[in-house]
Amino acid sequence: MELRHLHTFVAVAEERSFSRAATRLRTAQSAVSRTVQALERELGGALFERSRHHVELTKTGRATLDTARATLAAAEAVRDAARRTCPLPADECLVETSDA
Amino acid sequence: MELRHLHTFVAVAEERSFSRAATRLRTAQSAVSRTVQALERELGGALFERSRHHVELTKTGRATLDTARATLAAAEAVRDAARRTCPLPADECLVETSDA
DNA sequence: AAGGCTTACGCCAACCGTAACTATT
DNA sequence: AATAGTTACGGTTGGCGTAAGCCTT
Repeated sequence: MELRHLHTFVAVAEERSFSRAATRLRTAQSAVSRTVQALERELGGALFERSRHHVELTKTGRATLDTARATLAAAEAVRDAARRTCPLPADECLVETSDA
Repeated sequence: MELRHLHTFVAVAEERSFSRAATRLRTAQSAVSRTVQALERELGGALFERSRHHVELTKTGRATLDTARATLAAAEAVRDAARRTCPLPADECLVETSDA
C-alpha cells in the first residue's frame, strides 16, 4: 500500500466516477482503474461496486474511506512539520539543519 | 512521498544507523541511503546528521519523526478497517462485498 | 585498516498512456 | 450508439542489489 493508492481511492470515492477522478488527478482512466484494483487486491476486498447503476462504495469502501483520508492528512502533516522546521527553498537545509 | 520512504526513515531514526536499518528492513544499505536522500530532497531539509560522531536526527528529523510514525499507524488503520469489514482470505470479498 | 554511508551500474519490476474491448443505459 | 470501466501492449521510469569509492574512527 502506498499513498498514491489512497489518493486515487479517495478521488474516486469523492467523484463517484473513475473518469472524473482521472481528470482531477490529471492522469488516464486506465491508470485509476488499475490503481484501485491493486489496492483492492492488497486489502482483500472490493472498494467499489461498479455494476448496477453507477460507481458506489462497498461496505469495505465506506469503512476504509475515513482512515484513508486520515492517512493522507497525516502525510501532509509530515510535510508541514518539515517545512516548519526548515522553511528554506532547499540547499542550506539540505546540507545541514543540525540541532539546537 | 510514499509510505515506503517513511518506513525507512523511521527505521533509521530508531536504529540510529543506516546499516542496522537495512538489516531490519531486509534490504541493502544503499537502498536505505537512497530512500532517505529522496525523502530529504522532497521535504527540502536534511533528516539526519551523518558526519560528526554517528548518525543522529537533525532538528527537522526530530520534528518529522512523530508525524511519520502517525502516518504509518494511520496506514495500518486502513488495513485494519478493511480487514474488519472483509475478514475473508480473498475472493468472495473481491467479487462483491456490497452494501447493507 | 575497518566499518559505514554514498555513488555507479546494470537489471528487473511497476506505472503510465494509447488503444482496443466490453458492458451498461 | 454512446458513455464508462477494463484489459492489452509498448515504452519509460524508478527501485534494488552488487560493487567500488570515500570518509571517519
